[in-house]
Amino acid sequence: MKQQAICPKFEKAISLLSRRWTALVIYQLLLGTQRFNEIQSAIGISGKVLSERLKELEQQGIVIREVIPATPVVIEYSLTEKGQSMEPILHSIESWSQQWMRTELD
Amino acid sequence: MKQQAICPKFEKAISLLSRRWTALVIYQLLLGTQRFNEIQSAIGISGKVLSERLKELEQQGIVIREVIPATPVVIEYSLTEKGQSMEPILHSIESWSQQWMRTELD
DNA sequence: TAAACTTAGTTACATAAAGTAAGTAAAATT
DNA sequence: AATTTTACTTACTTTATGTAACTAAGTTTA
Repeated sequence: MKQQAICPKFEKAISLLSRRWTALVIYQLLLGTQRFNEIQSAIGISGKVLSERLKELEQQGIVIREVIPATPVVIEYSLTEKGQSMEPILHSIESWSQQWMRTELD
Repeated sequence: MKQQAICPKFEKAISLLSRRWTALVIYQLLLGTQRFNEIQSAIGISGKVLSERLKELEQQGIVIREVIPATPVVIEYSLTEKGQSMEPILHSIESWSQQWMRTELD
C-alpha cells in the first residue's frame, strides 16, 4: 500500500510552527513592532530561546531585526510581509481554541 | 508598561500544536481512519512518540481509539468532532506554505 | 509443527532541545 | 562610582525525542 508523501513545503511550515514558542512569537509580533524584552515578558520565554527563535525567524524571512541608532541603541523586531501573511493561521488557531478548548476555569 | 496576557485557551491550543508531530498526526487523520502502522509510515514518526501523541490526543478528545474485534484485533484511530474541527487550521498552514515556502527544489 | 512474520505497542539507552540562572558589554541614570 | 537597563551569551540541568531492540498474540510459510 503506497502512502501519499507529505508535501515538502507543508512539512517545512509544520516543522517551523511545531517548534515551541515560534507561533507565540509571531502572534505577539502581529500586534506590532516590539523589542526583545517586550516579547520576552509578554509570552514568558527565556532570553536564550527567544534569541534562538528570532534568529531562526529572521533566516526564514519572517521577522526583521532593525537596529535603531538612538542612544542607547534600540533593537526592534517586526514581521515581514511573509510574517504578516501568517495571520490567518494564528487566527484560525485562536478561533478554534475559543470554541473547543476548556481550561480549569470553565 | 502592562502587557496584555495571552488567552489561556489560545495558549493551550498553541502548546498542543507546538509539540512535534501533533499537527502531522491530525493532518494524516483528516484523510480518514487509520491504523497505527499506517500513520507511522505515512509521516515517519517513531512508534514510541506516535503512541505518546495518540494518547495525548485521546486525552484531549481529539482522537478516538477503537478496538475492532476481528482476528487479529485491529486498532483504528480517527478524529472526533473536535479533531475534525481543526481542519481549517491545517488548511491555513497548507495554503500559506504553498504561497510562501521554498524548498531546495524551487 | 516449527520458524518466521505482522501488529501495536513498550523498554532501555543516546542525543537533542529547552529551561534556569548567572554573566556580559555598552550606555544611562542615581 | 555604583546601579540599572537592554540584548543578549554561557554553563549547567532537565525534558523531549530518536534509535533500536524486545514483546505478546495471532498468522502465514516451509
